[in-house]
Amino acid sequence: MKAVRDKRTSRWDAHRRARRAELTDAAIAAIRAHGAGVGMDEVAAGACTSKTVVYRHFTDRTQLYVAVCERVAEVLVAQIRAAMAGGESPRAKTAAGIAAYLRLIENDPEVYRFVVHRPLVDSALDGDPVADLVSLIGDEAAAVIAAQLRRAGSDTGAAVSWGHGIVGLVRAAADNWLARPTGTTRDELAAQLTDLAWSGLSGVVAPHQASHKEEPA
Amino acid sequence: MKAVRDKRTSRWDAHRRARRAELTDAAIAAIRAHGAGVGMDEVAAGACTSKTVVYRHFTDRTQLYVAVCERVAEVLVAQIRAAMAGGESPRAKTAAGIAAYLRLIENDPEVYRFVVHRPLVDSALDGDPVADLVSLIGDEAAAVIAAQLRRAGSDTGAAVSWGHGIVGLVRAAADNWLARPTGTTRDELAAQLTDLAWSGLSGVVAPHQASHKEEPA
DNA sequence: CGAGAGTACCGTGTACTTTGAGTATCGGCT
DNA sequence: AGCCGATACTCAAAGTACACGGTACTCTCG
Repeated sequence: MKAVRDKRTSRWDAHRRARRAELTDAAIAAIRAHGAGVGMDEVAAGACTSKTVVYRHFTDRTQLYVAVCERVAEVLVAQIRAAMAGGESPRAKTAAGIAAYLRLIENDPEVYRFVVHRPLVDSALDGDPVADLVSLIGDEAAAVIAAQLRRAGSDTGAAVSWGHGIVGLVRAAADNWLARPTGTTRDELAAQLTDLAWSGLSGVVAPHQASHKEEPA
Repeated sequence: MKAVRDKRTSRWDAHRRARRAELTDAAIAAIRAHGAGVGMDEVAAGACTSKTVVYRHFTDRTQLYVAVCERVAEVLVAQIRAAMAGGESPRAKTAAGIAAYLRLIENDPEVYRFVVHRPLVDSALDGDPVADLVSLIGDEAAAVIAAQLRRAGSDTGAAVSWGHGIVGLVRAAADNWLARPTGTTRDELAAQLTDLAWSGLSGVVAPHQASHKEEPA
């Protein structure tokens, strides 16, 4: 039903893409300025325009949210990749990735809060159920893990669970760290999380063979 | 400034507690009925009363949210405890706990969505920055881990990070599993997560000594 | 002491204010 | 023709004001 694609229409395509990107960046700036709870009006104002324009390029607040997530994921993934490239061992790479994640959320906490706050779409199926930041990063991690598994000749069935799991691990600990500072430094936290991510809980209980326990939660 | 505590006042204390609990349960029922995006009016209607009443007992939607989280955490923790009590080895206990978590969110997905959706309070410090479900469970896990560490004579410094990390691990994988079903069964997912939580990533890469890699994410 | 007047709350509903998302409509540019 | 943009709206949902009515406690005066 949109088969025509008149040149009068297609001529704007480039502009549209540019404007969309521009608005996305403006949104991020607005989030930095007004906190994660920005209103559409503030976003528009930040882009020196008015809400109408925003709604011409994004149908929803949700769609804008997705765009912001994609943008942030882009830079975050890039930074994590770069950090991991420096690591010697796989473990060091993991540690570097975790540290990079923590660094970003520490530097840009409001954007992080925004991006982590999934809009709660009314569960009616929408084709793709909203891509939030964590899902995107999780997919990324899953891909890396799947590659590793393939290289090792193992089954890749668990890759997505593991990818999302690892990302969730870091995220949850980081959220708690941000929300309730305990004096732990970023580097300490990164080290703790690397230990856990790399060795799992077995390292916690195993050392002394774990005599049986009765009333643990 | 509230030193008096006239009996005319204190007489209502019990009632208040009861009513609050009642409203919390009504809220949960309303969530089941109308989805995670319930309005206050609907909650009130579900309790066969009107919004005013709800606001007499909860200052905010946020406060109601917290109450619901606490209630849910209560039953979730109980179930996880029960499940873990059945496990033989520590690893089996972990597996049982994970399975219990998955079971609950599968049975009550709307409540789960509600409870996982932190309200985004304006970052102004409020004393305790909103206790969401995941934080509560994370604290619980942290306590268990700390106990284990103490038993093993190790340093407990990492306990909170690890507790929240493990919970986040399960949560993230579960969220993804709920949002984008891949055909994985609950038991399979539980097994995968247990592997990861127990052994960490080392199990993924280590087997073949992981020859160096260059372009992983 | 004890009965009535007064007080300190709670319960409930209706109708309001406010805030923020999303829309309608008009004028203007290329 | 077809899109861009702004002003000025609608609409929904959170939260508030107010008014009425009730019950247990307390105070005071006989």
